[in-house]
This record gives sequence, C-alpha cells and structure tokens, in this order.
Amino acid sequence: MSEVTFNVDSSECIRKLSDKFQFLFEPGLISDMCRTGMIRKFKEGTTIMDIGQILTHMPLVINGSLKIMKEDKEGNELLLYYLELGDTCAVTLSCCTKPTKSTIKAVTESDAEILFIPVEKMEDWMVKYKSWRGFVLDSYNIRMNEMLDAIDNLAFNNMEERLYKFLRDKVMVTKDAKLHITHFQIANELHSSRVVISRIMKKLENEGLVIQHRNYVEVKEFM
DNA sequence: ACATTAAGTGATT
DNA sequence: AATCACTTAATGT
Repeated sequence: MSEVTFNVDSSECIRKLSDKFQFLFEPGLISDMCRTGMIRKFKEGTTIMDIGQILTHMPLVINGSLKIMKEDKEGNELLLYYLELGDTCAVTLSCCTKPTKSTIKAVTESDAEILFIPVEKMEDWMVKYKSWRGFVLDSYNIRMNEMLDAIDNLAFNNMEERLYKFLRDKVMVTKDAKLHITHFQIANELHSSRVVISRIMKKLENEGLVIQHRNYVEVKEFM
C-alpha cells in the first residue's frame, strides 16, 4: 500500500510529460499541467479511488495501468475497463463542473504513475487549449464506446466468451502471458463463482487456449 | 506429518 | 450458470 508523492517542480515534470504527450498537448498546456497537477506513483494493487469518495482530481495515466470497476454492497466486483498510457477516466470527465462522489473504484493493475489534475482546471482548459478540448471529447467518445461494448459483452455473451475475453484483455494490459490470478479471483471480477470458472477453464485448456498451473494461467498466443 | 489453500467433479436446482 | 458437498493436489510449516 505504499505510495510515493513527489511534488512537481518544473523541469522534471515537463520533461516527463513532453516525453509522453508532446504530440497530444501544446507546450503551454503541459507546463500548466505541471503547475497545477501532481504526479504520484502507486504500487500494484493499490486502490486509488473508491466508491463514495469525492472527486477532486481527474487522473491521467502516465505509466502502468488501472482497472476501473463497480462494486455491489456485498463487495462483489465487476470489471468495467482498463486505463493505460494517456487514458483518463470518463466517469471523472462527466462530473467536472461540481464536486461529485465517485460511483466506481479504481485499482492499479500494475505499478503506475498518475498525474492528478484538479477538476476546476478542466473547464478553464477547455476554452484555453484546443488540444485539451479535443482530448477530452475524444476520451469521452472512446470510453462511451467501450462501455457499450462492455454492456454488450455482459448481456449477450456466454461465460466462456466472457472469460476468454477477460484473459486476453488482461494479457494485453499486463503485457505478460502468465497471469498470476486464481480461479476464485477471476470469479469475483466476472461476478461468477469459483466452480463455474474452474469448469470453463478446464474447457479452455482442452481447446488449447490456455495452460493452467497452480496460482497462475498461461494464455496461449491469440493474435 | 499435518494444515491450508487451489482446483476438479458429480449431483441438484 | 449457480450452489453444495466432497475429492484431489500442491504448498507451506
């Protein structure tokens, strides 16, 4: 649960952001980001935003990845989507005008570095920087489409397809074909039960799509 | 050797 | 597809 905060003083931050975003944002915007935002580093598995928490900053992923999920009152989780380099959270975008409580939970999927921007800046920058305006609109669009996909997947796909898609997405985002996860954990993320996952995993294994080990699964090539 | 935890299986709803 | 009850297998002490 350890986390390092280092305050953004000029050059270090500007260098870092320019490196990643120079083709996306103009220099003025990047230095504005460094002035008002802060970069924080998180270890894998850290909850950086929880349900009910007030949204004061919007996250922009610089390194690593985040998973965004919903949770019901029993603590069951449901994965919504992943955030990677240059991604921001649509839920935060939608409520930038006034302080709002988060309806989702964000957990780091790998070690991650995130730039937090105060929500008040959102509107200022929308008029001040054309690139920001475009970025926000694009992000919103992309995320909206991803959400529709997620709903589609949930409503119309059977468990086998859902599970295999889940595994593939996870390999993509962690860039590792070996997933260190148990059947029980998968069941929680997909809102299913351990037994069901075990059965489907067996099936996927027989189809040659995965190789199972204790405490981890190896996903075979799928490109 | 024993306990703990992950994964496999048949039967039932 | 979910749940129960039980088995088997791997791992840590």
